[in-house]
Amino acid sequence: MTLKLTNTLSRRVEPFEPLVPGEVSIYCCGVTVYDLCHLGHARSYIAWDVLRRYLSWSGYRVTFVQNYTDIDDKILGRAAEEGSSMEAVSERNIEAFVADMARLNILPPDRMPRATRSLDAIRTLIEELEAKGAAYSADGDVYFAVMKHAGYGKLSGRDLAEQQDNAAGRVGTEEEARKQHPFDFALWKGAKPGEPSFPSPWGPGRPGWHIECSAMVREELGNTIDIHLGGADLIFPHHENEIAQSEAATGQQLARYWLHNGMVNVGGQKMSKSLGNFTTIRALLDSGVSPMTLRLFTLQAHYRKPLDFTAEALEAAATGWKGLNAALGLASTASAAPGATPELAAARARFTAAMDDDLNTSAALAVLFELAKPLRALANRLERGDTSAAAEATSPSLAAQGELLRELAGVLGLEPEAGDAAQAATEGPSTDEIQAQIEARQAAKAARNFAEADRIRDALKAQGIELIDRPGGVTEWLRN
RNA sequence: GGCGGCAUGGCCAAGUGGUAAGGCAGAGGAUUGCAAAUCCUUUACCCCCAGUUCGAAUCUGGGUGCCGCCUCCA
Repeated sequence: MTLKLTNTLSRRVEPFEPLVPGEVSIYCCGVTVYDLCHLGHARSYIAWDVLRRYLSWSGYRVTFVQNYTDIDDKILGRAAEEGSSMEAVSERNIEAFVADMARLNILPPDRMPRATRSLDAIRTLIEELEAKGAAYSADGDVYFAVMKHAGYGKLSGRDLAEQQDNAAGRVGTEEEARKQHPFDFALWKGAKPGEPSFPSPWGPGRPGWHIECSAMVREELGNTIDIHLGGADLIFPHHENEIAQSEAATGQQLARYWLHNGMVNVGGQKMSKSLGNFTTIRALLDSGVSPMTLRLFTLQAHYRKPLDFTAEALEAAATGWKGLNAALGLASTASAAPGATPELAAARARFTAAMDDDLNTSAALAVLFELAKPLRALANRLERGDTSAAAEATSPSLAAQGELLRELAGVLGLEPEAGDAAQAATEGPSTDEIQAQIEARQAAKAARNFAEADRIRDALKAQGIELIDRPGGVTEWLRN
């Protein structure tokens, strides 16, 4: 069985075949760096990270390019607001982006081009479009003429003739008046007084949003790439325009497969910066939600479907991850085991079949949970000091199961976490104080003064210390 | 108005013709002084109507509800 992916271009699930056997070129639309990233970005980049990991695991050599849009109106607006510069805003947010992605265990792209560093490629592309009659300039701006490009609308299923009437309501601004067709879009924007600008044959200005991606794709990966990624909200106009520009210039297909992820919703509405209903990645992680919990949360749904973000769903993911993590923790200590049993081979096959089916991570996770179940149970028995469990843990078949679990979890980017006990240990009561309290509680219990024993337990809990009574009168504790 | 998508148990979510994966929550049991934690067991006929079929959550037609895009957006 081979990988099948939903191609937005055909609106169908198609078998994936790269242009060059064994190699895959991928371009992923990155972020406009005017602010911190939120959970919508996390969902998107986690999904594509899994695609990338799965392709690599399947034996492909993957080249993954993702851009930074580091010049646009919002960055300029932010810079003006805080009295800094475009560069300062961009640099700060790029740094934050890199850190956030790393925390989520998202592999860094092979190359991360920036619009401001790709100006030669951008200007060249615009000149080519002008030479071919696909672009026209007006008052220092340069626009792409959608009417000149047969096939405009093929990605988003729009028909120019029908759409013109609907767009008519928006005509009226100064810019609209300069356009030959309402759907024409800026390739180059002339600079207004005081704005940062770059020189060009059309006067000082800056590139439009869409052209940078077309230019960077070509510069980094060539005229035709295998896979182009992005959020569903980019289908129109961004990706539609990218196709128009690139294909008008090169005469070749821009991308063979277009993949789009569904939005993250809050209360049934799309999470977005403009609506203000967003939670940033770092705010969520800093609030104590583990990166792997967030990963598990997003991977439990199919990447194309909308994902509703709720506290309850996140909590369910956290509990689910706790169990998976326990199993992975045990698996990492198990010794290597040769050979796979028929059961393990079947589990591997089910995982692969799920992933081949348009990255069905939800079904793939079911395989992980099933593999994890006996390991988790054993891990917990070991933790209790069950001596017979120690012998079982060394069984070759269980070790092999653990190894498979770790391997498959790794394909989803799920890796065991040690927890942040060490970090938390600097807060709250000291180990000695806790130990003294536990002894006081033991004494109370021995005297059958359960009210006092419970009071001590509750008091410690209020300080973030949880007591765990083990068989044999042993009491352990955990910091929360 | 145009284009696209979705509707499965208390919640999240797989499943695209043969009698419903998985996670969370809940229930019962083990354990406990009682709890917590842990372990074991356990819980659905799939939005509505009409068709096709030996057989449909899965196909067709109609309806209802919800979401995204059409302006910056992952």
